[in-house]
Amino acid sequence: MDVEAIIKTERKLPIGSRTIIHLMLVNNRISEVLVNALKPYEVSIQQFNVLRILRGQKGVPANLGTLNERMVSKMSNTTRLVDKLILKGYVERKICPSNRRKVEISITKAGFEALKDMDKTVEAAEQELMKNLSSKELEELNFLLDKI
Amino acid sequence: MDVEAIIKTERKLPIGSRTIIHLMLVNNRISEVLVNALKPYEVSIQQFNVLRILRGQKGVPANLGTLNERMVSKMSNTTRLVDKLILKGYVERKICPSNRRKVEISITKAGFEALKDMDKTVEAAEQELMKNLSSKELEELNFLLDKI
DNA sequence: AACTTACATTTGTATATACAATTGTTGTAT
DNA sequence: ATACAACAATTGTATATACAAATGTAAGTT
Repeated sequence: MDVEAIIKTERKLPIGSRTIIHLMLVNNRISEVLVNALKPYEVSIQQFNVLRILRGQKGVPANLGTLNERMVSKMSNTTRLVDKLILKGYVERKICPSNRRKVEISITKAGFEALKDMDKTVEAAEQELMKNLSSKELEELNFLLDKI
Repeated sequence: MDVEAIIKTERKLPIGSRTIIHLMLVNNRISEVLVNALKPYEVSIQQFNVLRILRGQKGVPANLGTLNERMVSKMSNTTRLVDKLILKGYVERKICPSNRRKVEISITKAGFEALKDMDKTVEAAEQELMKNLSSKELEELNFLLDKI
């Protein structure tokens, strides 16, 4: 990825700024690929993320606080994100009997089945994205990202 | 940045998926820091980007196509983004005399002055973000990002 | 018990963005 | 000159997101 060519600038960028722009460009590419992979299922990356969190709960329902805590990109409106998943029949929500302030959100059978399909597509997309990096390079990349 | 701790998962992630999540988390942090740095000026990262592109034109006005081409994150509605900058008095737009389909967008004196202030704040934010990376590590990071 | 504070979620509102359709202009072919 | 395609930007509409205010519930204090 030739950063300067992509943003069409002639001047040489300072290495720090260049890195930040580079990270943004990479992120754009990742989003694009993942959004595309999920398009057939009509869920966003965030919705997919929530479905996976719910599956990870292994039957134990989650409340909104838990979802927010575990989401890769926290957002200010998980209620409405869950609304969308309910409309699709992928999750259900009921009021927590022991504390009526809370809700209990859980993945449905349909959500579970759909998620299995999504997983395959997403995994393929991820491998495509990372195909040029050896596992040693991946380790190194994670090591460097830890410093930001 | 301990990815597993942040997204609160016990299971060990495959290195490819972990890297993608790591990149997303880093990007969230970068956005947060930059949005915050720009908050006093009431411009978004994208708007800031457009102002810098216009300054880079050194007086030559840009049309929407040029802006789109050079923006780090391309978007589908640069017209309205420019509208916002016009409202703030930072840019002006007129119809291109030689081709009335095009517009000529240029940065105003006020935009130029505001941008000078923003630059300082943003540069400080960038340095803060990258402070734990040596220039050798920055080079290495850019090298690895090129493979995605 | 009445009052206050904290909590968990939802709702309202403003703004942002994606995508498609539309408008107005230019270039080209007949 | 007329018709048609291509171009550049704008507008309409639906959806997404951020942030603040509001709702309803629980816990703590006097």
